[in-house]
Amino acid sequence: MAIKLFDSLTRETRELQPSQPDGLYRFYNCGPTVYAPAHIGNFRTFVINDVIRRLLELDFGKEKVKHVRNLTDVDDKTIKRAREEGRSLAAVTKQWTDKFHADCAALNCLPPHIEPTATGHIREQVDMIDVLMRKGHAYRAPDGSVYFKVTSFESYGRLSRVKERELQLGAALKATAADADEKEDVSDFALWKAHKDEDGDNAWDSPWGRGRPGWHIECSAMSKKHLGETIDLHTGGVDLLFPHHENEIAQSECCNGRTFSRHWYHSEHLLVDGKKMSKSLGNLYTLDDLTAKGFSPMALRYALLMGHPRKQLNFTLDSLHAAESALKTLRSFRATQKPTGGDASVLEPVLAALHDDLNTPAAFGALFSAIHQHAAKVDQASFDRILFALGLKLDEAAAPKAEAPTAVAALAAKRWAAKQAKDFATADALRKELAAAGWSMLDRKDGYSLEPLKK
RNA sequence: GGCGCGGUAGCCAAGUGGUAAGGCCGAGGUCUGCAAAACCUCUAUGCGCCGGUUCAAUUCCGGCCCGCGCCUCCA
Repeated sequence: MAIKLFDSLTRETRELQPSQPDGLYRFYNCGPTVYAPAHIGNFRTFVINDVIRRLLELDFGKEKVKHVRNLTDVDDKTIKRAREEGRSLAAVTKQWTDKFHADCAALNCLPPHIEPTATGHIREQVDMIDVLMRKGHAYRAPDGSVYFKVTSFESYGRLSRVKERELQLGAALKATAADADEKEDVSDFALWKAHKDEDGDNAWDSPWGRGRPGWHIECSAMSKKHLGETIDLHTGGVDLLFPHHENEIAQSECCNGRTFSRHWYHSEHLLVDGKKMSKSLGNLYTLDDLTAKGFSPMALRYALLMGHPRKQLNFTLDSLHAAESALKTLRSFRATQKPTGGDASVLEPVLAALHDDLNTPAAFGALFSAIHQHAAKVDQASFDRILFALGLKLDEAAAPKAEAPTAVAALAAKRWAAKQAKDFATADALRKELAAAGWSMLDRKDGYSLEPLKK
């Protein structure tokens, strides 16, 4: 089955195919800036990309996919954070890289094959800027910064269809851009940023003086190093469309003289309470915020996949409740299925939906239809294949069971004794007492357990 | 101002020129003393509003209203 994905550049839904003789599929996914915990909006993008990775593995073979996702570990934000905390840049980025990895693991995202860092690829970036300088696509400003000359690349604006707009916005931009005075044109962007006092020790030598790389160049340099000059798929959130990806195309194609990426895919934003998340609105959640409320990471993953990846998804705590319940249904369904010997075709529509431009909500629809209408034909092996594609783990939720207070435990013991003695009137009365105390008693044949009452 | 996206049941959310997937919640039921769990059934004559095209529109076209995103660091 061919994987079809919308291509932001051609605005068509196109098939994914490896382009080179080695049959390797080259996949680059723009990663996070590691200066704080990633929020659930970031994770929507990473979870969606994880499903792409999984589909590629399923279709092309595990060894035929090379997935690269970078870590931006030097930029204004990381440097600022380090300065505020009086720590080294490396200490700050290490802390948040570790946290990012832990969160990704909790969300069952497959680790990329290579996770390059900007600071680990200064040489490659400098080399690339050097080529751009020599080819006349870049210039050194009086302060020692190097800028990419946007007018030197005629296709600039093709991805974001932004060309005309630039002129109109020129005046406004000029007034706000910090480096407006240094640039020849407001649309030009930094390849190399000359060292400033607030950068501290975070500077490297270059032919143009000490400084640090601009943000966009890292992806161009790192994808070239690890995947080659032309890659098969480049992805990220919509906000990266402009200027980040537009700039990457300009740099890479001017430097290498060939197509940078054959396919572009952008996932839409997660909204919280109908708005884009932001600290100022106070609607920004991290994974930890949600687990602290008792939700499982898997429920978040499920909730993030409930909407079509190319449509804004409005996240609410209610959607997390729905996700937990749906997961529970899938979990108990799987437990009752035979290991093998079913009819795998029953679940084909699920994979078909995923292959059709990553239609995750339709995939869930097909999944539930299948297990309700053809339950007897589904076996665990084919079911697990679907779970793999979606990246769902159905292990029992690891939420630690709350310990009942001794008074409650005593009531429960009393009720169990009454029940054993078939004194149901007393048993029922005690159940009510337990409920009043906020606890629910779950009977089994051979014993019982206590759970805090759900609100 | 420019570019783009969306408005489908209480909530979330697919989808199609021929009469609305699925999840959650809710209701009823089966099964267990009760409860819980599990399973089964039910839940939009309707798809923002107004026109148009058509034998037929939620689906195409036009207008309008509302919401959101990008254009500046941003997944």
